[in-house]
Amino acid sequence: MYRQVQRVRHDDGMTPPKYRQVADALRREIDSGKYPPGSRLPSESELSGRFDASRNTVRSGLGVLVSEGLITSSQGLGYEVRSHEVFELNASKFENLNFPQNGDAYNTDVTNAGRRPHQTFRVEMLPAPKDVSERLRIEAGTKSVLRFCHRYVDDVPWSTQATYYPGWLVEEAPRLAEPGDIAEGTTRYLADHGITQVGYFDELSARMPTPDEARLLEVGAGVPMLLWMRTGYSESKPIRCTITTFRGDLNRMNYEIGDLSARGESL
Amino acid sequence: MYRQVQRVRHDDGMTPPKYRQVADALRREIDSGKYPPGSRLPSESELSGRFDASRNTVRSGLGVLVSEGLITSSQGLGYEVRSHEVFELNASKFENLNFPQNGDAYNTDVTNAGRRPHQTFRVEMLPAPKDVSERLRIEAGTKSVLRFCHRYVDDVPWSTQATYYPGWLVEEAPRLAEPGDIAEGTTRYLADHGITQVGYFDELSARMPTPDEARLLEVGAGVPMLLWMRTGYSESKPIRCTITTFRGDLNRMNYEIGDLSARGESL
DNA sequence: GAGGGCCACATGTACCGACAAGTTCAGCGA
DNA sequence: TCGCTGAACTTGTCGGTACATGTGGCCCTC
Repeated sequence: MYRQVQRVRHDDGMTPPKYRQVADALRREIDSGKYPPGSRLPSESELSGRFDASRNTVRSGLGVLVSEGLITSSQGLGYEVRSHEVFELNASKFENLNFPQNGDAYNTDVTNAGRRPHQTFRVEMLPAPKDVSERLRIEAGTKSVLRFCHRYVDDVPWSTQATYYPGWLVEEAPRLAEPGDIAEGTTRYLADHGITQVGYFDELSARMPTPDEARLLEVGAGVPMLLWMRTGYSESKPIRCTITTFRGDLNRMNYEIGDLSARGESL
Repeated sequence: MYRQVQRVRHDDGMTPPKYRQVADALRREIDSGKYPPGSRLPSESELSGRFDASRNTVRSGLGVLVSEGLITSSQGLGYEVRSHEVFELNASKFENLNFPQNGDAYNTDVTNAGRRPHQTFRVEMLPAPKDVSERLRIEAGTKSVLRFCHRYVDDVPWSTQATYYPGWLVEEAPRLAEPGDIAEGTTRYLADHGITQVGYFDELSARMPTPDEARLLEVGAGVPMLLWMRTGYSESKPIRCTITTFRGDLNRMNYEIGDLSARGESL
Protein backbone atom coordinates (compact mmCIF):
# COMPACT_ATOMS: atom_id res chain seq x y z
CA MET A 1 0.00 0.00 0.00
CA TYR A 2 1.42 3.36 -0.97
CA ARG A 3 0.30 6.88 -1.51
CA GLN A 4 1.02 8.96 -4.56
CA VAL A 5 1.23 12.68 -4.72
CA GLN A 6 -1.48 13.71 -7.12
CA ARG A 7 -2.66 17.10 -8.19
CA VAL A 8 -4.16 19.08 -5.38
CA ARG A 9 -5.28 22.42 -6.79
CA HIS A 10 -8.93 22.43 -7.73
CA ASP A 11 -9.41 26.13 -8.46
CA ASP A 12 -9.84 27.82 -11.81
CA GLY A 13 -6.14 28.05 -12.54
CA MET A 14 -6.06 24.26 -12.59
CA THR A 15 -2.58 22.89 -12.93
CA PRO A 16 -2.53 20.75 -16.06
CA PRO A 17 -1.78 17.06 -15.53
CA LYS A 18 1.88 16.20 -15.51
CA TYR A 19 1.89 14.40 -18.85
CA ARG A 20 0.45 17.51 -20.43
CA GLN A 21 3.08 19.69 -18.80
CA VAL A 22 5.68 17.43 -20.38
CA ALA A 23 3.99 17.76 -23.78
CA ASP A 24 3.67 21.54 -23.45
CA ALA A 25 7.28 21.99 -22.38
CA LEU A 26 8.60 19.86 -25.23
CA ARG A 27 6.28 21.54 -27.74
CA ARG A 28 7.62 24.93 -26.70
CA GLU A 29 11.18 23.72 -27.09
CA ILE A 30 10.44 22.32 -30.51
CA ASP A 31 8.74 25.53 -31.62
CA SER A 32 11.60 27.59 -30.23
CA GLY A 33 14.04 25.74 -32.43
CA LYS A 34 15.86 23.97 -29.61
CA TYR A 35 14.97 20.74 -31.37
CA PRO A 36 14.92 21.56 -35.11
CA PRO A 37 13.17 19.30 -37.65
CA GLY A 38 15.08 16.08 -38.09
CA SER A 39 16.76 16.24 -34.70
CA ARG A 40 16.23 13.74 -31.93
CA LEU A 41 14.63 14.32 -28.56
CA PRO A 42 16.22 13.06 -25.33
CA SER A 43 15.31 9.49 -24.48
CA GLU A 44 12.31 8.63 -22.36
CA SER A 45 14.45 7.84 -19.35
CA GLU A 46 16.32 11.15 -19.61
CA LEU A 47 13.04 13.05 -19.81
CA SER A 48 11.73 10.96 -16.96
CA GLY A 49 14.55 12.28 -14.81
CA ARG A 50 14.26 15.85 -16.03
CA PHE A 51 10.52 16.09 -15.36
CA ASP A 52 10.57 13.93 -12.26
CA ALA A 53 7.93 11.71 -13.80
CA SER A 54 7.64 8.02 -14.48
CA ARG A 55 8.42 6.68 -17.91
CA ASN A 56 4.71 6.01 -18.41
CA THR A 57 3.87 9.63 -17.78
CA VAL A 58 6.61 10.84 -20.12
CA ARG A 59 5.33 8.42 -22.75
CA SER A 60 1.84 9.90 -22.43
CA GLY A 61 3.27 13.36 -22.97
CA LEU A 62 5.24 12.25 -26.00
CA GLY A 63 2.10 10.51 -27.26
CA VAL A 64 0.33 13.87 -27.30
CA LEU A 65 3.03 15.33 -29.54
CA VAL A 66 2.93 12.26 -31.79
CA SER A 67 -0.82 12.60 -32.24
CA GLU A 68 -0.34 16.29 -32.98
CA GLY A 69 1.95 15.24 -35.79
CA LEU A 70 4.94 17.07 -34.31
CA ILE A 71 7.22 14.09 -33.71
CA THR A 72 7.55 10.46 -34.67
CA SER A 73 9.01 7.57 -32.74
CA SER A 74 10.89 4.51 -33.88
CA GLN A 75 11.79 1.56 -31.78
CA GLY A 76 15.45 1.40 -30.94
CA LEU A 77 16.12 4.90 -32.22
CA GLY A 78 14.09 7.45 -30.28
CA TYR A 79 11.80 10.36 -31.03
CA GLU A 80 12.46 12.57 -34.02
CA VAL A 81 11.06 16.00 -34.81
CA ARG A 82 9.15 15.85 -38.07
CA SER A 83 9.86 18.16 -40.96
CA HIS A 84 7.12 19.56 -43.13
CA GLU A 85 8.16 20.10 -46.69
CA VAL A 86 4.92 20.61 -48.54
CA PHE A 87 4.32 19.60 -52.09
CA GLU A 88 2.07 21.86 -54.15
CA LEU A 89 -0.62 20.58 -56.47
CA ASN A 90 -2.42 22.87 -58.80
CA ALA A 91 -5.85 21.31 -59.05
CA SER A 92 -7.51 23.82 -61.30
CA LYS A 93 -4.83 23.37 -63.92
CA PHE A 94 -4.68 19.62 -63.75
CA GLU A 95 -6.93 18.47 -66.49
CA ASN A 96 -7.44 19.50 -70.03
CA LEU A 97 -6.67 17.90 -73.34
CA ASN A 98 -3.19 19.32 -73.56
CA PHE A 99 -2.24 18.62 -69.98
CA PRO A 100 -4.18 15.56 -68.90
CA GLN A 101 -4.16 14.25 -65.42
CA ASN A 102 -2.25 11.10 -65.99
CA GLY A 103 0.82 9.28 -64.86
CA ASP A 104 2.75 11.60 -67.10
CA ALA A 105 1.51 14.75 -65.42
CA TYR A 106 2.49 13.36 -62.08
CA ASN A 107 5.91 12.33 -63.38
CA THR A 108 6.48 15.76 -64.84
CA ASP A 109 5.37 17.59 -61.70
CA VAL A 110 7.52 15.55 -59.38
CA THR A 111 10.54 15.67 -61.64
CA ASN A 112 10.20 19.43 -61.97
CA ALA A 113 10.25 19.68 -58.20
CA GLY A 114 13.61 17.92 -58.22
CA ARG A 115 12.20 14.73 -56.76
CA ARG A 116 12.13 11.20 -58.07
CA PRO A 117 8.72 9.80 -59.06
CA HIS A 118 7.70 6.15 -58.99
CA GLN A 119 4.30 4.53 -59.29
CA THR A 120 2.54 1.20 -59.40
CA PHE A 121 -0.59 0.68 -61.38
CA ARG A 122 -3.50 -1.74 -61.43
CA VAL A 123 -6.78 -2.16 -63.29
CA GLU A 124 -9.82 -3.97 -61.90
CA MET A 125 -13.48 -4.45 -62.67
CA LEU A 126 -15.71 -4.38 -59.63
CA PRO A 127 -19.04 -3.10 -58.36
CA ALA A 128 -18.79 0.58 -57.57
CA PRO A 129 -18.79 1.55 -53.89
CA LYS A 130 -21.82 3.48 -52.73
CA ASP A 131 -20.32 6.96 -52.69
CA VAL A 132 -18.89 6.43 -56.16
CA SER A 133 -22.07 5.03 -57.67
CA GLU A 134 -24.00 8.04 -56.38
CA ARG A 135 -21.60 10.40 -58.06
CA LEU A 136 -21.49 8.44 -61.31
CA ARG A 137 -25.27 8.23 -61.16
CA ILE A 138 -25.37 4.47 -61.65
CA GLU A 139 -27.13 1.81 -59.60
CA ALA A 140 -25.29 0.82 -56.46
CA GLY A 141 -23.33 -2.32 -57.16
CA THR A 142 -23.24 -1.83 -60.92
CA LYS A 143 -19.94 -2.93 -62.37
CA SER A 144 -17.32 -0.28 -62.91
CA VAL A 145 -13.68 -0.06 -63.93
CA LEU A 146 -11.19 0.87 -61.28
CA ARG A 147 -7.83 2.21 -62.38
CA PHE A 148 -5.70 2.39 -59.27
CA CYS A 149 -2.41 4.14 -58.83
CA HIS A 150 -0.04 4.07 -55.88
CA ARG A 151 2.48 6.88 -56.07
CA TYR A 152 5.83 7.51 -54.45
CA VAL A 153 8.11 10.51 -54.26
CA ASP A 154 11.76 9.70 -53.57
CA ASP A 155 10.57 6.19 -52.62
CA VAL A 156 8.31 7.63 -49.91
CA PRO A 157 4.67 6.59 -50.38
CA TRP A 158 2.85 9.75 -51.32
CA SER A 159 -0.67 9.21 -52.50
CA THR A 160 -3.15 6.69 -53.77
CA GLN A 161 -5.44 7.48 -56.64
CA ALA A 162 -8.48 5.43 -57.56
CA THR A 163 -10.39 6.39 -60.69
CA TYR A 164 -13.73 4.70 -61.32
CA TYR A 165 -15.37 4.65 -64.74
CA PRO A 166 -18.99 3.54 -65.13
CA GLY A 167 -19.45 0.16 -66.77
CA TRP A 168 -21.37 1.52 -69.75
CA LEU A 169 -18.37 3.59 -70.73
CA VAL A 170 -16.32 0.47 -71.44
CA GLU A 171 -18.58 -0.39 -74.39
CA GLU A 172 -17.45 2.78 -76.08
CA ALA A 173 -13.88 2.85 -74.82
CA PRO A 174 -12.75 -0.76 -74.24
CA ARG A 175 -9.12 0.00 -73.48
CA LEU A 176 -10.23 1.49 -70.15
CA ALA A 177 -10.69 -2.01 -68.80
CA GLU A 178 -7.42 -3.36 -70.12
CA PRO A 179 -4.43 -3.46 -67.85
CA GLY A 180 -1.55 -1.17 -68.64
CA ASP A 181 -1.12 2.49 -69.27
CA ILE A 182 -3.01 4.41 -71.89
CA ALA A 183 -0.15 6.24 -73.47
CA GLU A 184 -1.99 9.29 -74.73
CA GLY A 185 -3.80 9.72 -71.42
CA THR A 186 -7.30 8.62 -70.57
CA THR A 187 -8.79 12.06 -71.07
CA ARG A 188 -7.45 12.19 -74.61
CA TYR A 189 -8.38 8.56 -75.25
CA LEU A 190 -11.97 9.18 -74.16
CA ALA A 191 -12.17 12.37 -76.21
CA ASP A 192 -11.05 10.43 -79.27
CA HIS A 193 -14.01 8.13 -78.66
CA GLY A 194 -16.51 10.92 -78.48
CA ILE A 195 -16.55 11.32 -74.70
CA THR A 196 -15.31 14.77 -73.84
CA GLN A 197 -14.92 15.93 -70.28
CA VAL A 198 -16.22 19.47 -70.10
CA GLY A 199 -16.31 20.10 -66.36
CA TYR A 200 -15.61 18.59 -63.02
CA PHE A 201 -16.78 18.77 -59.47
CA ASP A 202 -14.22 18.58 -56.68
CA GLU A 203 -14.85 17.68 -53.07
CA LEU A 204 -12.15 18.03 -50.43
CA SER A 205 -12.15 16.82 -46.87
CA ALA A 206 -9.79 15.53 -44.23
CA ARG A 207 -9.85 12.56 -41.91
CA MET A 208 -7.53 10.22 -40.11
CA PRO A 209 -6.18 7.31 -42.13
CA THR A 210 -7.94 3.96 -42.06
CA PRO A 211 -5.68 1.04 -41.16
CA ASP A 212 -5.46 0.18 -44.86
CA GLU A 213 -4.32 3.66 -45.79
CA ALA A 214 -1.91 3.75 -42.89
CA ARG A 215 -0.33 0.61 -44.30
CA LEU A 216 -0.26 1.71 -47.94
CA LEU A 217 1.10 5.16 -47.21
CA GLU A 218 3.22 4.14 -44.25
CA VAL A 219 1.88 6.88 -42.03
CA GLY A 220 1.85 6.65 -38.28
CA ALA A 221 -0.46 8.21 -35.77
CA GLY A 222 -0.97 11.93 -35.99
CA VAL A 223 -0.87 12.26 -39.76
CA PRO A 224 -4.20 13.30 -41.25
CA MET A 225 -5.21 12.43 -44.79
CA LEU A 226 -6.39 14.92 -47.34
CA LEU A 227 -9.20 13.42 -49.42
CA TRP A 228 -9.88 14.64 -52.88
CA MET A 229 -12.86 13.39 -54.90
CA ARG A 230 -13.17 14.60 -58.45
CA THR A 231 -16.20 13.77 -60.54
CA GLY A 232 -15.75 14.47 -64.25
CA TYR A 233 -18.69 15.27 -66.50
CA SER A 234 -19.33 15.13 -70.21
CA GLU A 235 -21.98 17.39 -71.65
CA SER A 236 -24.67 14.94 -70.62
CA LYS A 237 -23.53 12.84 -67.63
CA PRO A 238 -20.79 11.92 -65.19
CA ILE A 239 -18.04 9.85 -66.77
CA ARG A 240 -15.52 9.31 -64.01
CA CYS A 241 -14.88 9.66 -60.36
CA THR A 242 -11.36 9.97 -59.01
CA ILE A 243 -10.60 9.55 -55.32
CA THR A 244 -7.13 10.62 -54.29
CA THR A 245 -5.74 10.30 -50.78
CA PHE A 246 -2.71 12.33 -49.77
CA ARG A 247 -0.74 12.78 -46.67
CA GLY A 248 -2.38 16.02 -45.60
CA ASP A 249 0.68 17.42 -43.94
CA LEU A 250 2.91 17.05 -46.97
CA ASN A 251 0.58 18.28 -49.66
CA ARG A 252 -1.21 21.45 -50.50
CA MET A 253 -3.93 21.65 -53.09
CA ASN A 254 -4.29 24.87 -55.03
CA TYR A 255 -7.16 26.36 -57.01
CA GLU A 256 -7.00 29.39 -59.23
CA ILE A 257 -10.33 31.06 -59.74
CA GLY A 258 -11.13 34.11 -61.82
CA ASP A 259 -8.58 36.55 -63.17
CA LEU A 260 -5.23 36.10 -61.49
CA SER A 261 -3.07 38.11 -63.86
CA ALA A 262 -1.95 40.14 -60.84
CA ARG A 263 -0.42 37.02 -59.31
CA GLY A 264 2.23 36.98 -61.98
CA GLU A 265 4.81 34.27 -62.15
CA SER A 266 6.05 34.65 -58.61
CA LEU A 267 5.37 32.28 -55.72
CA MET B 1 8.51 -11.39 -9.28
CA TYR B 2 6.13 -12.68 -11.90
CA ARG B 3 6.13 -13.80 -15.45
CA GLN B 4 3.81 -12.47 -18.09
CA VAL B 5 2.68 -14.33 -21.14
CA GLN B 6 3.84 -12.24 -24.02
CA ARG B 7 3.59 -12.83 -27.72
CA VAL B 8 5.65 -15.79 -28.84
CA ARG B 9 5.25 -16.08 -32.58
CA HIS B 10 8.06 -14.40 -34.45
CA ASP B 11 7.29 -15.62 -37.95
CA ASP B 12 5.81 -13.70 -40.84
CA GLY B 13 2.24 -14.13 -39.75
CA MET B 14 3.02 -12.08 -36.66
CA THR B 15 0.17 -11.92 -34.22
CA PRO B 16 -0.66 -8.26 -33.68
CA PRO B 17 -0.18 -6.97 -30.14
CA LYS B 18 -3.15 -7.40 -27.89
CA TYR B 19 -4.11 -3.73 -27.72
CA ARG B 20 -4.26 -3.70 -31.50
CA GLN B 21 -6.44 -6.80 -31.52
CA VAL B 22 -8.79 -4.96 -29.21
CA ALA B 23 -8.81 -1.94 -31.52
CA ASP B 24 -9.32 -4.08 -34.62
CA ALA B 25 -12.16 -6.05 -33.08
CA LEU B 26 -13.97 -2.95 -31.90
CA ARG B 27 -13.40 -1.20 -35.21
CA ARG B 28 -14.97 -4.13 -37.03
CA GLU B 29 -17.95 -4.05 -34.71
CA ILE B 30 -18.38 -0.33 -35.21
CA ASP B 31 -18.13 -0.68 -38.99
CA SER B 32 -20.57 -3.58 -38.94
CA GLY B 33 -23.16 -1.41 -37.26
CA LYS B 34 -23.16 -3.25 -33.96
CA TYR B 35 -22.31 0.08 -32.38
CA PRO B 36 -24.01 2.73 -34.52
CA PRO B 37 -22.99 6.41 -34.40
CA GLY B 38 -24.05 7.98 -31.13
CA SER B 39 -24.15 4.70 -29.22
CA ARG B 40 -21.91 3.84 -26.33
CA LEU B 41 -19.24 1.17 -26.17
CA PRO B 42 -18.99 -1.23 -23.22
CA SER B 43 -16.96 0.13 -20.34
CA GLU B 44 -13.24 -0.43 -20.03
CA SER B 45 -13.69 -3.03 -17.33
CA GLU B 46 -16.24 -4.98 -19.37
CA LEU B 47 -13.92 -4.98 -22.36
CA SER B 48 -11.09 -5.93 -20.08
CA GLY B 49 -12.97 -9.05 -19.15
CA ARG B 50 -14.09 -9.84 -22.65
CA PHE B 51 -10.61 -9.58 -24.15
CA ASP B 52 -8.84 -11.04 -21.15
CA ALA B 53 -6.62 -7.97 -21.03
CA SER B 54 -5.78 -5.44 -18.37
CA ARG B 55 -7.57 -2.12 -18.28
CA ASN B 56 -4.40 -0.41 -19.48
CA THR B 57 -4.23 -2.62 -22.54
CA VAL B 58 -7.88 -2.01 -23.34
CA ARG B 59 -7.26 1.71 -22.90
CA SER B 60 -4.43 1.53 -25.44
CA GLY B 61 -6.75 -0.15 -27.90
CA LEU B 62 -9.46 2.43 -27.37
CA GLY B 63 -6.80 5.12 -27.74
CA VAL B 64 -6.10 3.85 -31.24
CA LEU B 65 -9.75 4.30 -32.20
CA VAL B 66 -9.84 7.74 -30.60
CA SER B 67 -6.83 8.85 -32.62
CA GLU B 68 -8.49 7.45 -35.73
CA GLY B 69 -11.39 9.73 -35.01
CA LEU B 70 -13.85 6.84 -34.69
CA ILE B 71 -14.85 7.33 -31.07
CA THR B 72 -14.64 9.92 -28.31
CA SER B 73 -14.40 9.45 -24.59
CA SER B 74 -15.76 11.50 -21.74
CA GLN B 75 -14.93 11.07 -18.12
CA GLY B 76 -17.78 9.55 -16.17
CA LEU B 77 -19.73 8.66 -19.28
CA GLY B 78 -17.78 6.25 -21.41
CA TYR B 79 -16.83 5.93 -25.05
CA GLU B 80 -19.20 7.07 -27.74
CA VAL B 81 -19.15 6.30 -31.45
CA ARG B 82 -18.80 9.51 -33.40
CA SER B 83 -21.21 10.50 -36.10
CA HIS B 84 -20.05 12.16 -39.28
CA GLU B 85 -22.62 14.49 -40.66
CA VAL B 86 -20.70 16.50 -43.15
CA PHE B 87 -21.42 20.08 -43.96
CA GLU B 88 -20.93 21.11 -47.56
CA LEU B 89 -19.25 24.34 -48.58
CA ASN B 90 -19.28 25.45 -52.16
CA ALA B 91 -16.01 27.33 -52.44
CA SER B 92 -16.17 28.24 -56.10
CA LYS B 93 -19.51 29.95 -55.63
CA PHE B 94 -18.64 31.75 -52.45
CA GLU B 95 -17.57 35.15 -53.54
CA ASN B 96 -18.90 37.61 -55.99
CA LEU B 97 -20.59 40.93 -55.69
CA ASN B 98 -24.05 39.48 -55.43
CA PHE B 99 -23.19 36.71 -53.04
CA PRO B 100 -20.28 37.93 -50.97
CA GLN B 101 -18.47 35.78 -48.49
CA ASN B 102 -19.59 37.46 -45.34
CA GLY B 103 -21.30 36.73 -42.09
CA ASP B 104 -24.54 36.85 -44.00
CA ALA B 105 -23.54 34.16 -46.44
CA TYR B 106 -22.60 31.92 -43.57
CA ASN B 107 -25.86 32.65 -41.77
CA THR B 108 -27.85 31.89 -44.88
CA ASP B 109 -26.01 28.66 -45.60
CA VAL B 110 -26.36 27.32 -42.11
CA THR B 111 -29.99 28.31 -41.79
CA ASN B 112 -30.77 26.69 -45.13
CA ALA B 113 -29.25 23.48 -43.82
CA GLY B 114 -31.74 23.58 -40.96
CA ARG B 115 -29.08 24.43 -38.39
CA ARG B 116 -28.70 27.37 -36.08
CA PRO B 117 -25.81 29.77 -36.80
CA HIS B 118 -23.97 31.89 -34.26
CA GLN B 119 -20.75 33.84 -34.54
CA THR B 120 -18.42 36.12 -32.63
CA PHE B 121 -16.44 38.79 -34.35
CA ARG B 122 -13.32 40.83 -33.65
CA VAL B 123 -11.17 43.38 -35.46
CA GLU B 124 -7.49 43.98 -34.75
CA MET B 125 -4.53 45.77 -36.25
CA LEU B 126 -1.32 43.82 -36.05
CA PRO B 127 1.82 42.95 -38.01
CA ALA B 128 1.02 40.29 -40.59
CA PRO B 129 2.36 36.79 -39.92
CA LYS B 130 5.02 35.60 -42.32
CA ASP B 131 2.85 33.35 -44.47
CA VAL B 132 0.24 36.09 -44.80
CA SER B 133 2.71 38.86 -45.64
CA GLU B 134 4.18 36.69 -48.39
CA ARG B 135 0.79 36.20 -49.94
CA LEU B 136 -0.21 39.85 -49.60
CA ARG B 137 3.19 40.78 -51.02
CA ILE B 138 3.98 43.18 -48.18
CA GLU B 139 7.07 43.37 -45.99
CA ALA B 140 7.07 40.89 -43.14
CA GLY B 141 5.86 42.64 -40.01
CA THR B 142 4.03 45.40 -41.87
CA LYS B 143 0.82 46.34 -40.13
CA SER B 144 -2.34 44.72 -41.38
CA VAL B 145 -5.99 44.53 -40.39
CA LEU B 146 -7.25 41.26 -39.03
CA ARG B 147 -10.97 40.61 -39.08
CA PHE B 148 -11.53 37.46 -37.08
CA CYS B 149 -14.63 35.34 -36.91
CA HIS B 150 -15.39 32.39 -34.68
CA ARG B 151 -18.37 30.46 -35.95
CA TYR B 152 -20.74 27.97 -34.38
CA VAL B 153 -23.40 25.65 -35.75
CA ASP B 154 -26.06 24.62 -33.25
CA ASP B 155 -23.73 25.99 -30.55
CA VAL B 156 -20.99 23.59 -31.61
CA PRO B 157 -17.77 25.42 -32.54
CA TRP B 158 -17.38 24.96 -36.25
CA SER B 159 -14.69 27.09 -37.78
CA THR B 160 -12.45 30.07 -37.30
CA GLN B 161 -11.89 32.55 -40.06
CA ALA B 162 -9.15 35.14 -40.08
CA THR B 163 -9.08 37.65 -42.91
CA TYR B 164 -6.02 39.89 -43.24
CA TYR B 165 -6.06 43.09 -45.26
CA PRO B 166 -2.80 44.92 -46.08
CA GLY B 167 -2.27 48.16 -44.16
CA TRP B 168 -2.21 50.31 -47.29
CA LEU B 169 -5.77 49.27 -48.05
CA VAL B 170 -7.06 51.00 -44.93
CA GLU B 171 -6.15 54.41 -46.38
CA GLU B 172 -8.66 53.83 -49.13
CA ALA B 173 -11.24 51.88 -47.14
CA PRO B 174 -11.06 53.03 -43.52
CA ARG B 175 -14.07 51.12 -42.27
CA LEU B 176 -12.05 47.91 -42.64
CA ALA B 177 -10.18 48.77 -39.46
CA GLU B 178 -13.25 49.73 -37.49
CA PRO B 179 -14.85 47.20 -35.22
CA GLY B 180 -18.26 45.91 -36.13
CA ASP B 181 -19.82 44.38 -39.18
CA ILE B 182 -19.77 45.96 -42.57
CA ALA B 183 -23.42 45.56 -43.44
CA GLU B 184 -23.12 45.44 -47.21
CA GLY B 185 -20.22 42.96 -47.03
CA THR B 186 -16.53 43.73 -47.31
CA THR B 187 -16.34 42.68 -50.93
CA ARG B 188 -19.05 45.15 -51.89
CA TYR B 189 -17.61 47.84 -49.60
CA LEU B 190 -14.19 47.50 -51.21
CA ALA B 191 -15.70 47.52 -54.69
CA ASP B 192 -17.50 50.79 -53.85
CA HIS B 193 -14.10 52.25 -53.02
CA GLY B 194 -12.55 51.23 -56.30
CA ILE B 195 -10.99 47.96 -55.13
CA THR B 196 -12.56 45.12 -57.05
CA GLN B 197 -11.66 41.53 -56.40
CA VAL B 198 -11.33 39.83 -59.76
CA GLY B 199 -9.81 36.49 -58.83
CA TYR B 200 -8.59 34.40 -55.97
CA PHE B 201 -6.08 31.73 -55.22
CA ASP B 202 -7.06 28.92 -52.86
CA GLU B 203 -4.73 26.62 -50.96
CA LEU B 204 -6.02 23.62 -49.05
CA SER B 205 -4.19 21.38 -46.65
CA ALA B 206 -4.79 19.32 -43.55
CA ARG B 207 -3.01 19.01 -40.25
CA MET B 208 -3.68 18.17 -36.63
CA PRO B 209 -4.98 21.02 -34.49
CA THR B 210 -2.60 23.15 -32.47
CA PRO B 211 -3.46 23.37 -28.76
CA ASP B 212 -5.02 26.79 -29.43
CA GLU B 213 -7.26 25.45 -32.16
CA ALA B 214 -8.17 22.44 -30.08
CA ARG B 215 -9.35 24.85 -27.40
CA LEU B 216 -11.24 27.23 -29.71
CA LEU B 217 -12.96 24.48 -31.65
CA GLU B 218 -13.29 22.07 -28.74
CA VAL B 219 -11.85 19.18 -30.67
CA GLY B 220 -10.19 16.25 -29.02
CA ALA B 221 -7.47 13.97 -30.28
CA GLY B 222 -8.04 12.32 -33.60
CA VAL B 223 -9.83 15.17 -35.33
CA PRO B 224 -7.83 16.69 -38.19
CA MET B 225 -8.23 20.28 -39.29
CA LEU B 226 -8.93 21.33 -42.83
CA LEU B 227 -7.00 24.50 -43.64
CA TRP B 228 -8.20 26.83 -46.29
CA MET B 229 -6.19 29.87 -47.36
CA ARG B 230 -7.74 32.19 -49.88
CA THR B 231 -5.81 35.10 -51.35
CA GLY B 232 -7.97 37.60 -53.20
CA TYR B 233 -6.59 39.75 -56.00
CA SER B 234 -7.60 42.97 -57.62
CA GLU B 235 -6.48 43.61 -61.17
CA SER B 236 -3.09 44.75 -59.93
CA LYS B 237 -2.28 43.16 -56.56
CA PRO B 238 -3.37 40.98 -53.67
CA ILE B 239 -5.91 42.67 -51.43
CA ARG B 240 -6.77 40.11 -48.82
CA CYS B 241 -5.85 36.78 -47.37
CA THR B 242 -8.40 34.65 -45.56
CA ILE B 243 -7.38 31.69 -43.44
CA THR B 244 -10.20 29.41 -42.41
CA THR B 245 -9.82 26.38 -40.17
CA PHE B 246 -12.52 23.74 -40.11
CA ARG B 247 -13.03 20.47 -38.44
CA GLY B 248 -11.91 18.35 -41.37
CA ASP B 249 -14.21 15.47 -40.59
CA LEU B 250 -17.37 17.54 -40.49
CA ASN B 251 -16.82 19.70 -43.53
CA ARG B 252 -16.43 19.17 -47.20
CA MET B 253 -15.22 21.84 -49.54
CA ASN B 254 -16.54 21.80 -53.09
CA TYR B 255 -15.27 23.33 -56.30
CA GLU B 256 -17.12 23.48 -59.57
CA ILE B 257 -14.89 23.86 -62.55
CA GLY B 258 -15.84 24.11 -66.17
CA ASP B 259 -19.25 23.29 -67.62
CA LEU B 260 -21.32 21.32 -65.13
CA SER B 261 -24.71 21.65 -66.78
CA ALA B 262 -24.91 17.85 -66.73
CA ARG B 263 -24.79 17.86 -62.96
CA GLY B 264 -28.24 19.38 -62.84
CA GLU B 265 -29.87 20.32 -59.62
CA SER B 266 -29.51 16.94 -57.98
CA LEU B 267 -27.07 16.06 -55.22
C1' DG C 1 39.66 -6.62 -43.12
C1' DA C 2 35.24 -8.85 -43.00
C1' DG C 3 31.90 -11.08 -40.52
C1' DG C 4 29.39 -12.43 -36.53
C1' DG C 5 28.13 -12.32 -31.73
C1' DC C 6 27.08 -9.69 -27.93
C1' DC C 7 26.04 -5.77 -25.05
C1' DA C 8 24.02 -1.25 -24.17
C1' DC C 9 20.31 1.44 -24.94
C1' DA C 10 16.25 2.89 -27.40
C1' DT C 11 11.09 2.23 -27.62
C1' DG C 12 7.00 -1.24 -27.45
C1' DT C 13 3.84 -4.16 -24.90
C1' DA C 14 1.58 -5.82 -20.88
C1' DC C 15 0.54 -6.27 -16.34
C1' DC C 16 -0.43 -4.53 -11.53
C1' DG C 17 -2.08 -0.99 -8.04
C1' DA C 18 -4.04 3.39 -6.25
C1' DC C 19 -6.41 7.47 -6.30
C1' DA C 20 -8.84 11.66 -8.77
C1' DA C 21 -12.75 13.28 -10.79
C1' DG C 22 -17.11 13.44 -13.70
C1' DT C 23 -21.97 11.37 -14.11
C1' DT C 24 -26.11 9.24 -12.70
C1' DC C 25 -29.49 7.80 -9.73
C1' DA C 26 -31.54 5.87 -5.62
C1' DG C 27 -32.79 7.24 -1.26
C1' DC C 28 -33.17 10.16 2.54
C1' DG C 29 -34.66 14.35 4.91
C1' DA C 30 -36.73 18.98 5.23
C1' DT D 1 -42.32 17.72 -3.65
C1' DC D 2 -37.87 19.44 -3.77
C1' DG D 3 -33.12 19.23 -2.90
C1' DC D 4 -29.16 17.22 -1.17
C1' DT D 5 -26.00 13.40 -0.22
C1' DG D 6 -23.68 9.42 -1.08
C1' DA D 7 -22.99 5.12 -3.50
C1' DA D 8 -21.77 3.10 -7.62
C1' DC D 9 -20.59 3.43 -11.72
C1' DT D 10 -17.53 5.69 -15.49
C1' DT D 11 -12.87 7.48 -17.43
C1' DG D 12 -8.40 10.10 -16.17
C1' DT D 13 -3.87 10.28 -14.08
C1' DC D 14 0.30 8.45 -12.03
C1' DG D 15 3.24 5.28 -10.20
C1' DG D 16 5.55 0.75 -10.42
C1' DT D 17 7.65 -3.75 -12.78
C1' DA D 18 8.96 -7.00 -16.26
C1' DC D 19 10.05 -8.42 -20.55
C1' DA D 20 10.04 -8.04 -25.94
C1' DT D 21 12.09 -6.11 -29.70
C1' DG D 22 14.64 -2.95 -32.84
C1' DT D 23 19.37 -0.42 -33.61
C1' DG D 24 24.02 0.47 -33.43
C1' DG D 25 28.54 -0.09 -32.02
C1' DC D 26 32.21 -2.54 -29.74
C1' DC D 27 35.02 -6.44 -29.80
C1' DC D 28 36.52 -10.83 -30.75
C1' DT D 29 37.35 -14.27 -34.17
C1' DC D 30 38.55 -16.12 -38.47
